[in-house]
Amino acid sequence: MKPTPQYRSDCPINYALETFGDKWSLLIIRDLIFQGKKNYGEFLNAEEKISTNILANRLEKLELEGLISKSSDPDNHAKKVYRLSSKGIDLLPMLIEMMAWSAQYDQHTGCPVEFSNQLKADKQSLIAQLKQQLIKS
Amino acid sequence: MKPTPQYRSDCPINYALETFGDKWSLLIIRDLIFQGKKNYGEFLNAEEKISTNILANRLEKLELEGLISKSSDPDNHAKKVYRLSSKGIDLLPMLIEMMAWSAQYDQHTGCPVEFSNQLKADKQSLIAQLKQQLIKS
DNA sequence: CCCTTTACTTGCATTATGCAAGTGCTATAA
DNA sequence: TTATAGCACTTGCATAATGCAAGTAAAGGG
Repeated sequence: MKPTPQYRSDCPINYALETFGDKWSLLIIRDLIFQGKKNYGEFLNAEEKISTNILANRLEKLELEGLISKSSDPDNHAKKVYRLSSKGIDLLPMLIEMMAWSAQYDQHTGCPVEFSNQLKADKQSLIAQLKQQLIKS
Repeated sequence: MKPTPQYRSDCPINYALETFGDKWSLLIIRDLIFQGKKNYGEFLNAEEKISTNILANRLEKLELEGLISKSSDPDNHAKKVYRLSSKGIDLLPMLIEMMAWSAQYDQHTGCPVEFSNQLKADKQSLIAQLKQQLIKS
C-alpha cells in the first residue's frame, strides 16, 4: 500500500481526515494510548471487533503515516510490538476533546465519571500527565 | 435512513467515530464553522468535491444526530439553510486541536500562519471568540 | 407558461469492508 | 527432529459504501 498519492486539498481538517479519518484508525490509537495495548492480538480483541484484514491494513497505513512504529518483541521474534510515535502521541489533545464531547452528548457513554470530572476540572494537567506516561513507556 | 441502531461499544471515542467518523462529515462541519456556508450548493462547491448523493446522505445523518438543523430560507422557500446546533458548535475545540495537529505535521498545510500563531499563543480565547461568532449568527 | 435555480434522486461502476478460512514464521515440548 | 501451538498476518468472496453522471421536483421570476 502506498501513502495517499495526493490530498484532496491542503486544508488541515482534510489532512487529518485523510490520515486517520475512518471508523477504525482512532480506535487503534485509543488502545495504544489508553489501554496500553501493543500487539496485534490485543487490538483484535477490542470490544468493537475489528476484522483481521482491516486491522492489518490500518496498522500498515498508520505506520506509513508515521503515527506508529513496529518492531519485534526481543523475547519472541514472532511477536510484534506497536508503539506510538510522537506524531501519534500528539493526537492526545484531540482525542481528549473528542472524549469530552462524547461524554457530554452521549447518554450511554462509558466514559468513567472520574475521568469526565478530571476532564472538566483540569484538562491541561490530565493531558500532560497522560503524555508523560506515554513518553516514558 | 435510520440513526445507527446500536453502537459497537459505549466508548466515547467510538461514539464520536460512529457519529462523524468518515471522510466527509467534518468537512461539512468545517464549512459551517469556518467558511460561513449554509446551503447545499455551497457545500457541493468545496475544494474537496463531495459528490451530491454523499452530501445529501451526510446532511441527513448530521441532522439525525442533532449536529445541524435544516430550514427553509424565508426569501426563497426552495432554498434550504443548514445551521449548526449547539452539539455541532461544541465540536469546535476538537476541530481546533485537529487543525493544530495537522498544522504541526503536514508540510503542505494550508493552515494560515496567523491562525496557526494564534492557535499556539492563545487557543482558549480563539475558541471562545469563534464560538461567540457562531452563536450570534 | 417557460426557464432557471436549488436541492436533491437514481442507476450503475468501482472501491472498501466484513467474514471465514488458510498460510508462514517462531518458540516450546516430545 | 518432529510435533504443536501461538501469533501475525493473507486470501477469497459476499456485502456495503462511495463516486460519477444523469435525471427529477418544487419554487420563483419573467
